[in-house]
Amino acid sequence: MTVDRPLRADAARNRSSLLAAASEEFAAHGLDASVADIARRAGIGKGTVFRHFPTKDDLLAAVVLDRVDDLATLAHHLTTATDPGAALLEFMEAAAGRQQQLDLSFLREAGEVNARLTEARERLFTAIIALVTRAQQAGAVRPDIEGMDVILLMCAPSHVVSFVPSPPPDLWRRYLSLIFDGLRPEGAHPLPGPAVRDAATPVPNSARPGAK
Amino acid sequence: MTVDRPLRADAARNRSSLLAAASEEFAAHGLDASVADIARRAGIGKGTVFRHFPTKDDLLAAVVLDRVDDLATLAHHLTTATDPGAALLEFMEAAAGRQQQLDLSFLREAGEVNARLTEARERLFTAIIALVTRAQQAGAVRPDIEGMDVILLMCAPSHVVSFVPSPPPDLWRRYLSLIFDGLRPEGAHPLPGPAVRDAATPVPNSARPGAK
DNA sequence: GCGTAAACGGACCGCGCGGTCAACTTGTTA
DNA sequence: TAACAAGTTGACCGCGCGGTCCGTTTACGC
Repeated sequence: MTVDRPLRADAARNRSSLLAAASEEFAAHGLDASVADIARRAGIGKGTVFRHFPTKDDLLAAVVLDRVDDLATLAHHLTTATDPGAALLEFMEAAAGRQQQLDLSFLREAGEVNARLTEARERLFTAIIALVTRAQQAGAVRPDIEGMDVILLMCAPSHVVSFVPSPPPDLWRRYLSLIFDGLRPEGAHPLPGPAVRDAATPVPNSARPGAK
Repeated sequence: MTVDRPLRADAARNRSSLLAAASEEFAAHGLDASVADIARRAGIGKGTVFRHFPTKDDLLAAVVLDRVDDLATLAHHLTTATDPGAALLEFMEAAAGRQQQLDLSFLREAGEVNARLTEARERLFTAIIALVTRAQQAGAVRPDIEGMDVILLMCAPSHVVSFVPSPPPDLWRRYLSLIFDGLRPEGAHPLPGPAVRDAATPVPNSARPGAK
């Protein structure tokens, strides 16, 4: 393991503007944002990008790590909220809202390149499962769902909204409300089939359908 | 307008196997399935592909047209079903199930290249709106949603499922049930903000965020 | 059968991508 | 301030893509 000496001042500056640019560019153009565009937006040369991150995937992983870490922290805090139902809703709102269009596909794509990322993902997932369990115990959420269902559903609102031309910035809230109503116990109808067993480990690159 | 003389026998055969291959390849690899792969799967040369469809987008549009047309016909038939609530659910099942992973993004991508496609889309959308209205009048669906909501939500199940490694082939039914429960009147909570006004016209290519 | 237009196919083109490299600049430190 | 390691950069590489082109093959009307 390499000891990480402190970065030179300009390098640190470049690195952070690179991460910001990458975040925006990925959000705007999805996974096929080009490294050249990211570099241009960051105001640095393309070679510099690859000095900081050996691979485009590593850059993506760093961006995703920020988001996942942030969400995991929030989720963890919310596990001690007084109203478990409201806490789960608040978490889902945060997930849908802030990672607008930086959805699970990025987590899947970033894959296993980064050990810190998989650790953050695990923290996020266990916190979500705790949120769901507490919400169920409080009777705010139907008993026949599991944490993984919420994990899978939480980015559906922003995905759904991505189909409409110039969506009002809050449109995702509409679909989150609709989906959350489906999670409530009141109108629940029996679900067909079992829940998904273990989606905690994202697909390894080699086994994905569209693997390169 | 060119008069369409009948195709030569081999050409017709090639065209249909090309369409089949394209459908499978798009389903497997998404929008960036390569024309070369499609040609190989169809057992024809790459040049032949471009003889039948001047552009990759035109090929995509032809594939999407098939699906949309099929769905539109089904939706139209279901508008006369005896149980409007069950009819809407059946339609959403068909949409989620058969166009597994050939979702609205394809419709968006195929854009306006094909007049027949936009006509089929319009037929589909109006039929869906009718299904929703009938289901609401029957009290099977909450009154504060609109046809466009269903249009946007109907492909969410298969998208959500696409995140899990080797999903059981019926897993999408679980999420469709969940979402449909959210559409029922029983547990409905007020929705924030208005519905989306006019998403009937997909984004023109020039205005899309990830436009090429 | 035969002539011909229609259909075919694969070599080929230009492009933009992710990634490399060696010459150059700059922050740091003694 | 001098010297050097750390950092930067843009030209460059190989690749695979969508799309073209033209010599060849093939189905079909007579």
